[in-house]
Amino acid sequence: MSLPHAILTALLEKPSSGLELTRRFDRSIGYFWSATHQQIYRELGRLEQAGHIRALPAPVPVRGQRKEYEVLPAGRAELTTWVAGQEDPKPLRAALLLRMRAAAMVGTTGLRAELARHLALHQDQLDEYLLIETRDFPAARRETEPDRLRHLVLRGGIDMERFWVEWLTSALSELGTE
Amino acid sequence: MSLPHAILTALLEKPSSGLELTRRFDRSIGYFWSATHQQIYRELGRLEQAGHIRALPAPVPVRGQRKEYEVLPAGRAELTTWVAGQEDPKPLRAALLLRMRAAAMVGTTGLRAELARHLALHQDQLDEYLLIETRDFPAARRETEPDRLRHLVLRGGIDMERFWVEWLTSALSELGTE
DNA sequence: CAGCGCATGTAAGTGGTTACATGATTCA
DNA sequence: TGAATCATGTAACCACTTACATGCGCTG
Repeated sequence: MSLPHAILTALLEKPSSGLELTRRFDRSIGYFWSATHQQIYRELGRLEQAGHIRALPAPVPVRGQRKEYEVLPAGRAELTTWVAGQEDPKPLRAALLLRMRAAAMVGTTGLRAELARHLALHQDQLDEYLLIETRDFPAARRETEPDRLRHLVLRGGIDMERFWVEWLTSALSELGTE
Repeated sequence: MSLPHAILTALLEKPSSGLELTRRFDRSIGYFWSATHQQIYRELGRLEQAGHIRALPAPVPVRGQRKEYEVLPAGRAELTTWVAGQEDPKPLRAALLLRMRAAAMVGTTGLRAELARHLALHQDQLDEYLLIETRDFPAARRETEPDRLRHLVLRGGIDMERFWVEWLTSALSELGTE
C-alpha cells in the first residue's frame, strides 16, 4: 500500500497533473518507487474518491483535458500517519542472482554477457545519481532537515548502485574470461 | 517469469516434494527469490503439465499424500536456455526510502524507531548469512565452479545486507536523537 | 478415536504490467 | 485539415498474498 503515499508525497512537493506525476515518477520518485501512468491515474481516482486529494477547479471536466491535483488536509494527515507506521523489509528479489545459482547447475553459458550488461546499466545509473547529487545537493543545500532527508534517500540509491557495481565487478573477475 | 526457474534449479539440486521445496525456499533460495507454498504448488502443477518435471511414481496418487518431483531433460533444457537469457534489473522498491522522502514533507515523527527496527532486522540477516558462509563455504569448498558460483550468490546477499546496515546506521546518526 | 502436525491444495483479492482507446491541442 | 503529441483513461492479464479447506498419519 505504498503507491498512494508516494503520490501524496509527490503532490505535497508540488501539485501536478497525472502526466506530470508520471514524468516525476520516471525521474526522482521512481528511483525507489516506480509506477506507470495507468497505475497513477487509477490511484488518483481512488485518492480523490477518498477525499485525500482534489482536482483544482477546471472549467469543464472532459476526457483528455488536463487535470491538476492538490493534497487536502485529510491526505496530509493520512501521510503523516503512514510515515509513523511499520512495514517489514521485503526479501530481495534478484533474478540475476537466481540465474547465477541456476548456472551452478546447468553451466554458465551466456551468463558472463548478462553480468557485463547489468554492470554497464548499474554504472550508468550510478553516474546519473552522482550527477543529481552534485546538482541538487551541493554542500550548501544540506542544511535544512527536508533537504538532509532527501539527500539521505538519494545516498541510499547511490550506495545501492555502488553495491551492484562492486558485486558485478567481482563476480566477473571471479568467473574469468573462460 | 522467474519462479518456475527457481523451482527447476532447486529440484536439480535435489528432488523434493512441495513442502520440502517450501522449506528450502524459506532457507536458501528464498534469500533472493522468495515464494509461498501456494505459489510453489501451483507452479509445480504447471511445470508437470509442461513436461518439465514429473512426480516420482507413487503407489496411489491421493490428496494429502506426499509427492516427490524430479526434473526431466526438457526442464533442464528450459533452464539452460533461461540462464543465457536477458532481463533488465527491476528498479528498486523500498518503502522505507519512500517513508523518508514523505517525512521530508510531513515531519519525521515515528521514523527513527522504524529505521532502528530495520537496522536490527538487517543486522540479524547479515549475521545469519555470515554464519552460513563459514558453515557452507570454508576456503576448502571454494574450488569447484558450482561452489564458487553459489558462494558468489551468497556474497551478493551478504553485501546487500551490509549496504542496508551501513545506510541505516548513517541515516540514524544523521537524524540525531532529537 | 480425538487431536495434532504434515502435506497438498482451492478461492478471493490486490498490485502491477501490457495493450489498447479516446479526446484535446498544436503545428506544418 | 491531417498528423503528431499531449493527456486521460479502460480492459485483460499475471504474479503474489491471505485465508481457508481437505486428507493422511502418528501419538496419547
